[in-house]
Amino acid sequence: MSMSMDKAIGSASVRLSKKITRIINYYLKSFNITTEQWSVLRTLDESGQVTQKVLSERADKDQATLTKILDLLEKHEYVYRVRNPEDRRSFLINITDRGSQLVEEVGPYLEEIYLKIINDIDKDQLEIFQEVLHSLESNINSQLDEANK
Amino acid sequence: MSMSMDKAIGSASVRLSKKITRIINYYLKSFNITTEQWSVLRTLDESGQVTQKVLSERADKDQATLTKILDLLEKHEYVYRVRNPEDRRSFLINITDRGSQLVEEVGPYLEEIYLKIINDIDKDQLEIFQEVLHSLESNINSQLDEANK
DNA sequence: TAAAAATACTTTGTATACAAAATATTTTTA
DNA sequence: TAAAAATATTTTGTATACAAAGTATTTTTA
Repeated sequence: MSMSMDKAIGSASVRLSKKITRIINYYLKSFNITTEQWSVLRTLDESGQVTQKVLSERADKDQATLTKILDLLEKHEYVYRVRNPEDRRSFLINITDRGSQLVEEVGPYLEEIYLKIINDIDKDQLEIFQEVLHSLESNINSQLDEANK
Repeated sequence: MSMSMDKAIGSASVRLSKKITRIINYYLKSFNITTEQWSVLRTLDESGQVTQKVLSERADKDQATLTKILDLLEKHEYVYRVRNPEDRRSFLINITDRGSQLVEEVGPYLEEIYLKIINDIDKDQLEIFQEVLHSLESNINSQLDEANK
């Protein structure tokens, strides 16, 4: 009884991802921030001042999407944009104190939630899970590169 | 050098899922159908005539989202709705011949793509990947159930 | 059995993903 | 160096996710 790879790998991965997003959004609701906003903010915090272009690569967001997410983060005063003096087409994105504080608060909070989620899973299997995750991603990256000529 | 579970598991899973969706959408473009429409159509094909409620559970779509996806599938004449004679609030969803034909065409096509994606990955590791995928999903399901009281 | 609660579906509003077009600016090329 | 190409960002349009409210119908309850 061999299941299609579409269902076994594709659909199952997408379904897990949605559930992760759903549960994390649930826990982040009290912080008035979404999973994707969090992922951008955390990436910015690790990166320091960067252009939108660079941030979009590091946070794996396309530029149009990042524009909207930054608009929201800026509205809530977690980040601010500054014109790049070296290239007037671009902005340098900065995290505010308020933003850094949020990262410090939310980071450990999320770790606790993840620990509960992976609690009963064998460490070695989890290692392998991560390896396969990366192999799949890099295989798809190759195909995506090829698709875009 | 231990990375946060947020990044190692959460972000990585979500990132993989987006890339899967991106590459499959790319290949499905010539069929004028999206990944999510495909997933609903395939589920319907496996299920036979079912209500929207049941289909939404099987395809892991909430009802509002499914409404829009069925609108599109219906517009392209892959499915049609029939009033449920036993409960006038609900619809029975049916696949058309055109829809079945598409499933027969796209199914094997996607399998080829997935085979290329998983090609170089060790079978045993892929097994473990799937197991962990399911464990994570079921752990999150428990938490989601609890979250909704 | 009439009122209240629950259910199936749709609608509305906000957030995200992403392709394609638009704008402003910088870099390359003829 | 003027024109063309490339780049960074925003805008527009479509699809999806999901919460919350709305509608029609069915089930439960007092």
